[in-house]
Amino acid sequence: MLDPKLLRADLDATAARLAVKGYTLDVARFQAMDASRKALQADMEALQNERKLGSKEVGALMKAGDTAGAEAQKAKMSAIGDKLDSAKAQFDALAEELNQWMMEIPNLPHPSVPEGQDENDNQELRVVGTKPEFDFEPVDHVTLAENMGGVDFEKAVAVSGSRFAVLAGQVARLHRALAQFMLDTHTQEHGYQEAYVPYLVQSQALLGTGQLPKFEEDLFKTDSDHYLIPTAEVPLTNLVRDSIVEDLPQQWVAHTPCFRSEAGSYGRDTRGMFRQHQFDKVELVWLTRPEQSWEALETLVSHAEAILKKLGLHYRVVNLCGGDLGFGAAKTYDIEVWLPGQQNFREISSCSNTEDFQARRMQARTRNEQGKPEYLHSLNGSGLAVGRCLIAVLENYQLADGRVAVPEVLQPYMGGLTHIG
RNA sequence: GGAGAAGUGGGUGAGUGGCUGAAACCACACCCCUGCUAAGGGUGCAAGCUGUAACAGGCUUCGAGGGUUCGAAUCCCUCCUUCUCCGCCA
Repeated sequence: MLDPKLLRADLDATAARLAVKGYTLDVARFQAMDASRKALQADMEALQNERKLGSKEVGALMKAGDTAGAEAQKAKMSAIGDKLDSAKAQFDALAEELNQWMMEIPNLPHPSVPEGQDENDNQELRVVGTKPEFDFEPVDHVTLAENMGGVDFEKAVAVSGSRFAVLAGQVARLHRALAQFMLDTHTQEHGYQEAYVPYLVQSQALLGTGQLPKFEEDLFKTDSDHYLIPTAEVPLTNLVRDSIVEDLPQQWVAHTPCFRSEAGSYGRDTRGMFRQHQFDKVELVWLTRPEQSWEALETLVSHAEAILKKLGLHYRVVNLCGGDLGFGAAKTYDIEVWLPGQQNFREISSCSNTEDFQARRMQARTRNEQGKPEYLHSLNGSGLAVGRCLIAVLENYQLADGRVAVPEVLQPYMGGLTHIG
């Protein structure tokens, strides 16, 4: 959520910044709502004050033995009470309307975010490594994994429908090895605290991180009013909701499945396991003091990159343009890995600083140097998407005979195996 | 799932209808005293909204939501959570 003060103090400038993100702020509507909010609040508070003082008067009159006076005063206060009830009802209704409207306004982009409409306008920052050379025609992960009996899409369809996969044998093991390797690297080399978190969360957690109220259609919901997490960012970031945290920064890592209904993306990436309703991800979350978050974003990206470097995968880092930025992000770096099966760079990690956008929704605060509470900053990034990383390893390490070499760093997690298939 | 107890400020914890936004203690900050250390004394210290040049002032908030009342942390109802005991269970 944006700082309401920003809207009151600098409405036009704020609208201009939101426009970079492709969001049109309804300036007139805000001004109208805020003006009546102010008037209603003043009315209501005046009545509350009148009642408070008048009610004390009742007590004083009774103590003085003036029963008749007290009764008369009671009657007067009763009338004030009725007026107050209606003033309060009006105020509450408007405050709720304003709040709902505010909850659907995206975060402001950082000044370093390039302008642009979509992913074509993203800014490539660096390309790391080189494309693997093959002296044969490389195939995609579907062909590779199916040929070694490591994936079965038909069985998955039979069990769960489209956009699910069943992994088997050494491919399933490689998938597990990747997650373990990532978790170990982040906890042992990058200073993260490992967490095991709930996969089912309540709506308020999703409101906190910004998936709700706007993006309900992307989520799976249970009939017990829980939602399946679309990312571990939700439970991890909400670890500090409704609290004042003084020991910052905190770095959390968790390996979880993620569930996305991907409404609106039918027809995209239908082949293979690139886009699934369920996938595993190792998620990194930072909670920082406000002045630390931009440096933390650079560090966070470097941690995600470290995994790709250790795996020897070719990738690039892009700075998302305004139009491609997510709802809560002030700035996002996507990491895209090279997939020989698609002859393309594809997203494998997304690292964002939300500044105080999520913190304000969660009421997550720290204390500044004067000891005053202020919203902390939250960041999140994939370190990495495990399923997509599996695809990358299979396709980049494929051999002419259909087998796949196991990257050296993964071999300890594979019982020393150097090849699968 | 059954029975009982409890939810108050950063923490512990008083408070059963107006004098309580809330005692006391701890933590924290500043000051004083004390030649280290330890200890002692004083002051301040919830948040949000509103308001002010800045103070002041006003309103809200004692798990959540309803209700009773002129007035609710305090009484009533519903819900949630935590703890203890029992049952069940990976």
